[in-house]
Amino acid sequence: MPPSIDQVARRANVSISTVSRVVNRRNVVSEKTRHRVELAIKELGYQPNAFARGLMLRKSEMVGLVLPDLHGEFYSEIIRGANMQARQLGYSLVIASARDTDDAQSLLHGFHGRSIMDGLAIMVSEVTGGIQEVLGTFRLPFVVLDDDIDGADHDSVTIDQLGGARAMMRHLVETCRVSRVFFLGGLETNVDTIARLKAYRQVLGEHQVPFSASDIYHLDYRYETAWEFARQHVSEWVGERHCVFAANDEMASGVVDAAAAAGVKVPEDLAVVGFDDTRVARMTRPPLTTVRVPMAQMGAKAIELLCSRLADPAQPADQVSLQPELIVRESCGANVCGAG
Amino acid sequence: MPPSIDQVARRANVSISTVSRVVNRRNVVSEKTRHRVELAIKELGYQPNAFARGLMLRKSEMVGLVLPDLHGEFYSEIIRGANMQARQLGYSLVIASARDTDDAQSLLHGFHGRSIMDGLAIMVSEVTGGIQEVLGTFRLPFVVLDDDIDGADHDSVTIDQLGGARAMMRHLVETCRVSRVFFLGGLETNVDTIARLKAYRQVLGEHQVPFSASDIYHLDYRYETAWEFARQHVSEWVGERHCVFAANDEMASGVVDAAAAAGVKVPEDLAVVGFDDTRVARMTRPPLTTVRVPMAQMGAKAIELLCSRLADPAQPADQVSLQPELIVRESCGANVCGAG
DNA sequence: TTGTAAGCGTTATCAT
DNA sequence: ATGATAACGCTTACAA
Repeated sequence: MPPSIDQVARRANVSISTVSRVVNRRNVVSEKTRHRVELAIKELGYQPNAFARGLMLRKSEMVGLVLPDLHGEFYSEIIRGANMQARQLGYSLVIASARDTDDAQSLLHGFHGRSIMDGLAIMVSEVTGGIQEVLGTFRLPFVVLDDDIDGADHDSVTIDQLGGARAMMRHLVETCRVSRVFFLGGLETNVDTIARLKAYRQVLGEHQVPFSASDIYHLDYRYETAWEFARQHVSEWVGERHCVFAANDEMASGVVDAAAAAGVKVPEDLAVVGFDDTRVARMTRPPLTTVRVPMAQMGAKAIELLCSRLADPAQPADQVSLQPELIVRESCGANVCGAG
Repeated sequence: MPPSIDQVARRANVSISTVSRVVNRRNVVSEKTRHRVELAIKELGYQPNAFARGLMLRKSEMVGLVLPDLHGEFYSEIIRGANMQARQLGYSLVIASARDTDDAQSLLHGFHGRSIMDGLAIMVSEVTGGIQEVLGTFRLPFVVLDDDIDGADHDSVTIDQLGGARAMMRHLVETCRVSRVFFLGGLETNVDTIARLKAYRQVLGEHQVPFSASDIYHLDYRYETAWEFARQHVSEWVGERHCVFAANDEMASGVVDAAAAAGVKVPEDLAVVGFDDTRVARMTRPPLTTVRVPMAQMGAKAIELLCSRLADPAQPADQVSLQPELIVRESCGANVCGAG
């Protein structure tokens, strides 16, 4: 049984209020008694009971991060950013993620119920509807990540997917002066793929670069799938200033490796670009030109917003959009084409 | 202000003890009053205050996971496994990781101090000494991950690094019948590199395969470094039944890519194998033969041990060793050599 | 079966 | 500057 405040008080010959004052550095305590109390604290190894403290203060200095999944670099980077920011602000981070068996709703509900957290950062992107209602019943302050809910009046942090994809497409068209671009997306229902494809259509349209429905493919974001697919199609793709725009780095890497295996040189015979700037982008030869999605920053920003709301619950909802960054490496041939 | 137990009591015309009994399903409550209480609970949306509860029960149903870093697949997989197991057992997971500025000691100390957690799972592998003392002062139950502290009597879960590396080396020698193996390690001080190098020496010695100090290199576990290094040395490495044993998949992948760039065929001209079985092992062409380190399982096992100790604090310390698994793919040439 | 009341370890308000 | 004492919301003997 750890020592409690009144054991400290007894040992230092003071009242518990004085001990509390010393611990919390509130009010004034005379130099002499403070020393006595601090000595007693050290001798006993006293640490305030967090439950009792929370009961009085109604806060735990803990925030929760709810994610749909924990697989892969994307989520791990969000966690990393969130953790850093939380620590910086004096909070601890509690992770929650659905298991195979249970849906996001019950996860959220359960997590919210225990409610020892001061607030929640919730990622809803992959989640099937019904979230709005659950969020409506929330008593805890929360911020939403990667939100695509319009008109909601809660804090949120999103990433400008369209802007990032447009930056890439414009680089391809304006700097690399590509004559034809093949789009390699994830599933057609994926929100990110939709945004990236939209940019593809927009920018090619704006620059009168012709493309047809048969230039657009939908795979599943996986390296292996892209590799196999590229093995079969890479010979059709080869051409003067031709380029493959893959919707993520894994697929882009698969295409590059398949091209190499087929004797197709990247970027000379075929340019290839990716998206996300995950670790694999730098582990592909040639290194991938891609778009850096600030994942860690998104996690950090979410926690920052949340904690700032905890500090001032009345402030108006803050919707932050994070800007991706075009990363030009070698796979697009920008250096080779010499146009930039 | 959320409703408290006595608001429920008032509304249901019972005492607070009865409400408590209904909530905790302890003792017996008559069917009639139970219904009344449950109705009141639903109407008010009552949820027991976790702090008050913890104050009485002295537990929060939360466990902490302390990691030296959050970068990369290794830690993210540990978190994933730990999270899954924690949820399974009805616990929430709190993450803690040092930031650049602070050392593991202060991290542990701070994290332990807040002590709203019921117990801690602590990874100490990368940590500079002094941990033993800190651990000695712990009041919370804890389990240590990837422990190399001998004779300690706390719960721990480790990975049989030596066994895994020996399995790989034996595969190379016995199945692939290599005539020479180059070792590409991380820093000389890294505990994993040390274990893997030990296996290298042991197995080659046991099978009278000659090797010299100049066959052993120490890099830094990074793809880029290995790629650049291999670019300079790959021509020296080529040879009948020669093989590069890299201490992790990233470096192995770098070697493979550099070999390809130099026109050296893997595995025909030079076999290459890795370690860890991270995502990159399957994203290298040819896919890497490697050793799967059960990272998620380690996280899960740690939480399992911890919770089992929480349930029965008196049980003897449990030291679990997890077995890595040899994964034979194509980069070792086992299929080509036809010896297995 | 249900109610009363005594803690649990804090912080906060008020006297002194 | 310090000390009583009343919350905070809950669980749990013990009593009825």
